[in-house]
Amino acid sequence: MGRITIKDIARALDIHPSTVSRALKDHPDVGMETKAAVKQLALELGYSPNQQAIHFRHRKSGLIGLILPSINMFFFPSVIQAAEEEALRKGYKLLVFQSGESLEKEKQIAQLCLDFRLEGVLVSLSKESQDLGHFEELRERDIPVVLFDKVLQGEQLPLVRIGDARAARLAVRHLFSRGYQHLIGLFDNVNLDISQQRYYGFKQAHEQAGLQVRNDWCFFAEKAVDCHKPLVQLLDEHPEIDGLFAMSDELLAEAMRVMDKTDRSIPETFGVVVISDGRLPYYLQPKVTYIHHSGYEVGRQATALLFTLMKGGTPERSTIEVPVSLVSLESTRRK
Amino acid sequence: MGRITIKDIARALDIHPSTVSRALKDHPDVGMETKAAVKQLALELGYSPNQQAIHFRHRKSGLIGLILPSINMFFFPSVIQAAEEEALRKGYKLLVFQSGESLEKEKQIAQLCLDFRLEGVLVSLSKESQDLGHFEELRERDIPVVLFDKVLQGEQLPLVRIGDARAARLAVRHLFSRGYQHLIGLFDNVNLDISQQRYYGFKQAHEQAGLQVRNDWCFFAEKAVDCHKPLVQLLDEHPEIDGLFAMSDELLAEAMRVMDKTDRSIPETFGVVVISDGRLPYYLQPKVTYIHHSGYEVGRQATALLFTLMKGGTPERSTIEVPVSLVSLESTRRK
DNA sequence: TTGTAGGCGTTATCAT
DNA sequence: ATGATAACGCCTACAA
Repeated sequence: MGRITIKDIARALDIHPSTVSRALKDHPDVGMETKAAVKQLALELGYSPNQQAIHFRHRKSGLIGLILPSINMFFFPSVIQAAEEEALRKGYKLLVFQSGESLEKEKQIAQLCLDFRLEGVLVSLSKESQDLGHFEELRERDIPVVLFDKVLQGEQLPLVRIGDARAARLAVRHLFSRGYQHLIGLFDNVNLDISQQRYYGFKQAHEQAGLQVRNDWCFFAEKAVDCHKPLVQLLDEHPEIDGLFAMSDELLAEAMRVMDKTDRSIPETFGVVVISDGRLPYYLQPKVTYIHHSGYEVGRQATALLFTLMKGGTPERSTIEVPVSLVSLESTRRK
Repeated sequence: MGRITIKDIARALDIHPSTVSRALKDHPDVGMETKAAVKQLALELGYSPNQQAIHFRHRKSGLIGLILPSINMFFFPSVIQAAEEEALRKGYKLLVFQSGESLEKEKQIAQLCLDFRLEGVLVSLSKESQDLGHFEELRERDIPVVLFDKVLQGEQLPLVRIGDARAARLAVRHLFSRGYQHLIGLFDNVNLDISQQRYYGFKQAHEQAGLQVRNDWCFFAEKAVDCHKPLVQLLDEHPEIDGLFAMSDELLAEAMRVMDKTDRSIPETFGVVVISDGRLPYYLQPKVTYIHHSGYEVGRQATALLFTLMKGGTPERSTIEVPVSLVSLESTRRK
């Protein structure tokens, strides 16, 4: 047997479905007795409205989408957590997608979002995505899109991010202030705007301190593991190197693996700072000083902004910068 | 302007919507020219079928649900990853929910799954869930439910898990084999079946080795941090303790924080083994020997089983045990 | 106060 | 080969 519908109740009570519909939602002009009867029967039969039908009728879906490049263990889990909580609070459900860092797949997913009438979409871009046409199309169909974290600068889409350059500046300045001066910089894929921004901050901090960035000490890694060998070599060839900045937890993990095998010792002769969600730094030995970049907060704000847009309370263009803070731990605590 | 529909195409071509529908899906008895005309216009107008309507018509939704107690950083991210991949491969979309370890919320979510006509649901239970009535109801409505990881034994629902007792036995035997004999056991919430199973394995291994489990050295922690103080005290009061088994990454992280501050040294005078997804053990110092418990594999198999059930290829009752393996690292490598 | 009709977009089943 | 009709479950003018 299928589920109980409004029609079933109507039939049983020998009244019209529309009356049942109205009774169920306390429509003002509906008889007390009918209302009571309907409600009671609904309860007895365990009626619950078919949301699919309701949404179809209203040309809504009650769904929002979250498109991620892929699910790592450090940052995106908190984003999912925050987005799901916010969504449910507003009576929405969250669909999670992975583009697998592929533009093609990202486009397919965008199309899916259209076909399923998602009411809003949160996106952290794949590294292949330099053009946002597929998301512009969503916006044209009145489906708001909010970019976060992996974003593209200067596009027409609202976005939520940290002050990436600022975060990197903070990190590097902290290293300088503790006397580490010859720094390696580890960055994610070179196409990503956040890589560029953080590199820019890295550079700025150098200039402001009257120091030169050594570009040959900077890596833009496709995958974290790719920086392993270059790091080993670099540390070997340049004894003067005494510090490292990593723009993400993944890169830090890799770097620390390398550091384990060198004779440099942290923090005595080598300083380390990372931009992190704030978990990994505590697991490592020594605990690593980090710029806190909360995935939860980014996710929360991005989702909140999305709902604002969905309600038509349109700033239609806007950028939110989630604040960051320095947490100084052992990796830069030198005497 | 809304989206292009079949009707728009029909009107433009002055034919009937049903013909358009047929033409679009290459129905055999549709004129060559009409078919061509329809397809071309569809392309020009950028028509794409409204999935919501299609699913409504078919009383399907194209959605499966994944209900988690809450999203941590170690295990569930890989589960989400696997489930999303499998779902998309089969043309389904994945909804992610968090019960927040609350039975009440879990019930609400189960109801949501009904109301939205989800076609299948994967569940890792909250610690409050001792009764599965709310999921039985789903099954009665022909919505398959597969439990994984945090499951309840002996219920009528299909489930995917590792051999929990076996995993714990492996871990403890390994400790014994390296000469660590006086072990602490760290377990998650006492209500969870996996806690019980892993405790059981912990105990079995002791018995098989002719040793006594010290129940006062076993903790069932509500939250990982809760075992901090007891651990400190225990290590302090009982110098003979020379090893520790943690049933999860979270517990291990906490334990290692404590170990940092003691004078025991790993692996020389103290051995550690954990059941883990295989990431954290490499970040810690020294690297921790673990029983590999792959979230990705559990998620993949659970989703695959779900789809089998959804297709009606019903074993309707079944249990899958995902194999585990021992990865021996530094924390048990004593001379 | 309640019933009637029409439609959200699509398709299965008739009939033509 | 195509058109007409009805239905999925619900809602909302409008009519009575």
